[in-house]
Amino acid sequence: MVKRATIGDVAADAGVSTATVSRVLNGGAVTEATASRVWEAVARLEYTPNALTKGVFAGRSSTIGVVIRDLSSPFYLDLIRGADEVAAANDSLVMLANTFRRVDREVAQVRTMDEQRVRGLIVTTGEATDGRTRRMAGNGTPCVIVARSVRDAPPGLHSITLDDAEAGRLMAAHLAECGRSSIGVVSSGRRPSQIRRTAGLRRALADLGSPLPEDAVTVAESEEEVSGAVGALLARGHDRGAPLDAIVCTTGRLTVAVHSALTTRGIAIPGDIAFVTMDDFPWAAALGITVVAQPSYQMGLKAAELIVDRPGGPVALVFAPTLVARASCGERRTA
Amino acid sequence: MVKRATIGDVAADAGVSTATVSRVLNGGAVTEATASRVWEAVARLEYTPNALTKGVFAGRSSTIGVVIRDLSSPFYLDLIRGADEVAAANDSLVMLANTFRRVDREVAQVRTMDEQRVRGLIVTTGEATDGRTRRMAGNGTPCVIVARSVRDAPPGLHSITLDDAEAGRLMAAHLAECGRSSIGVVSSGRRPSQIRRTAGLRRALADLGSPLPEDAVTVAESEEEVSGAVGALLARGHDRGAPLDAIVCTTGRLTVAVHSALTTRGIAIPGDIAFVTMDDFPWAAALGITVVAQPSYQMGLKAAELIVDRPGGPVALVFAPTLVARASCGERRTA
DNA sequence: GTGAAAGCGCTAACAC
DNA sequence: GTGTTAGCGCTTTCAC
Repeated sequence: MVKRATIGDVAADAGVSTATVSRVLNGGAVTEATASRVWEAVARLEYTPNALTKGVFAGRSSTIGVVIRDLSSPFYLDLIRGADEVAAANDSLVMLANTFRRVDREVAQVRTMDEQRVRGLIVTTGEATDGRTRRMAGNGTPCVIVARSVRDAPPGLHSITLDDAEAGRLMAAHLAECGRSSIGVVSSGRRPSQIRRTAGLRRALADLGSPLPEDAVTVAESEEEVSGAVGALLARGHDRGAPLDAIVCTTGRLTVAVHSALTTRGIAIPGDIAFVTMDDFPWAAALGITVVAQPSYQMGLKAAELIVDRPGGPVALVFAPTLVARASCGERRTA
Repeated sequence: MVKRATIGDVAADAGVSTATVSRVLNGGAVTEATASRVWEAVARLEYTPNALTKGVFAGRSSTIGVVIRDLSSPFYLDLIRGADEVAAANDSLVMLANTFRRVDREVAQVRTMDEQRVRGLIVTTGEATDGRTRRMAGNGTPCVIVARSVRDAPPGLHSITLDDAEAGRLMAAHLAECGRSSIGVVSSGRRPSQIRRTAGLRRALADLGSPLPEDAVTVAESEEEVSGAVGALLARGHDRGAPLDAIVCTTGRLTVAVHSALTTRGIAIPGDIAFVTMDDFPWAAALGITVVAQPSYQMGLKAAELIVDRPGGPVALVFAPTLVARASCGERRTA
């Protein structure tokens, strides 16, 4: 195994001190002649500086940490791409961890990020890591919480959320325009964002004059539970004497599952039932599925910028969702 | 900004030396009494060890680097998930970079990974980084090249590839079974894996008695070029007096584009034309699209294991593709 | 403009 | 079992 050249080796090869090599590498005051001797030595020895050591000295690494709840969601993929874009523009990298929706891994991974002394951390996870991120912010490591708002945020602890209530309202308004009034909702659980989307939908529907029955919202934690949940929704609508004419899914993660729960039952979209879900995805256009999209790429970009720019106080950014109307809710009837 | 506690602070607080603290933290021989005093100090001071410093001492970090050509491909996502799984099992993390298919970024990112002294590197990129990965392997940083085979690999430089020719053969055989004989191919370019898939397809087709005309293969570098490419294919088949009855796409990246190029022309799948593509994806089942799948998760797992296990020589792993038959090529006619 | 030397936070010999 | 000491590879005063 070939030992790597150190700055000392370069210095020796160029006949200068390590301090001078460091100056050449990081842009200090040096003669052209010395500089070129150093660069030659760098090339000759194939010297690659050790970012770890730099990080020790600086007190932190240059890497941006990202902890993702569920890499399979298209929302998160775009978020990462946004963050990666900013990282690359700053000669930096993204350090990624996927929690697979498990709280124990979430906690361990945020700790590991802290141990790695990341320059800043983007987390899409829940409350379990709240204490740690607060402390990190206090230690000078900016943290950006995505999809969860933060109460009493200290300086350096930022949040980026979607206007979830508005997302619900957008869905309600579109369904009303398309003449749908008996709606069933598939939600993925008790996360605040899910609650807020459902609440926004409920409120808008009530304002529109067709309030949502209590039992018209069902929870499916995993893809496996979706088919049962959809079945229950359908049955309840039937029992109530108001057969469902629309299904709303409040999480992009379950879109495939809800869609196939419908189609495998032979239900036509939008003929029998309208369908609207969260988060745009590559196949949505081909399938004609109407969605409420989050600007996920922009959110990742902004999150990383908060880390790079280090604004003084806590920043709470709320992004607006947009409705992408396609065919899955039928024709709009109003102008 | 609250200064972080160092190992020295912990030592002072517990009334021991830094060496003892280090032993407690990393499992050396210490009295129970001392150990608990140290742990109390750790908790009281909220001490989080600095992985950067550890890495300096060890000569390398514990992080696994992954450089991805194109994060939007489902293949790569699963690959990352596999690598992440192994990393997590080793108290480690994945450091990710996305090249956006740009060679300059590719080179810069591999260098940055080297600077970060990653424990090992998984790269899905092309030849441009070949020199660097060879050197890294020589320096004791195992590198795993995914989707590109490596000539004369030195120890520590591994490769993981798909049996691309077999992927092509699988497609040819399936289309033959479904009675399709006039085939057009959309490929994404000159990458070796693309070449090998097309060659495998061509050979199998010839063996089957329906050789592929030279001009039945077209290249689309980007999604934008796909529609034109498909149009050309269709026209050539027509001119040749053998209208296409099947389209093969040799890259998962262009699946959406090829599919929509077909459907927007009003072409029915499989009624008018059969369609088979690479890489399984969440919507494939719902859309009934037949694919040749790569075991991408397994490939990511194996890649990371090569890094963690550090086998002596160079290892070259070839994975077998599998055909996932759905509706898009019509019914099989043979038994 | 350049070098000597101290030190970032930690680990690993080596004594005791 | 525990402390002392010497580094890991680099940056940064402070002299010259």
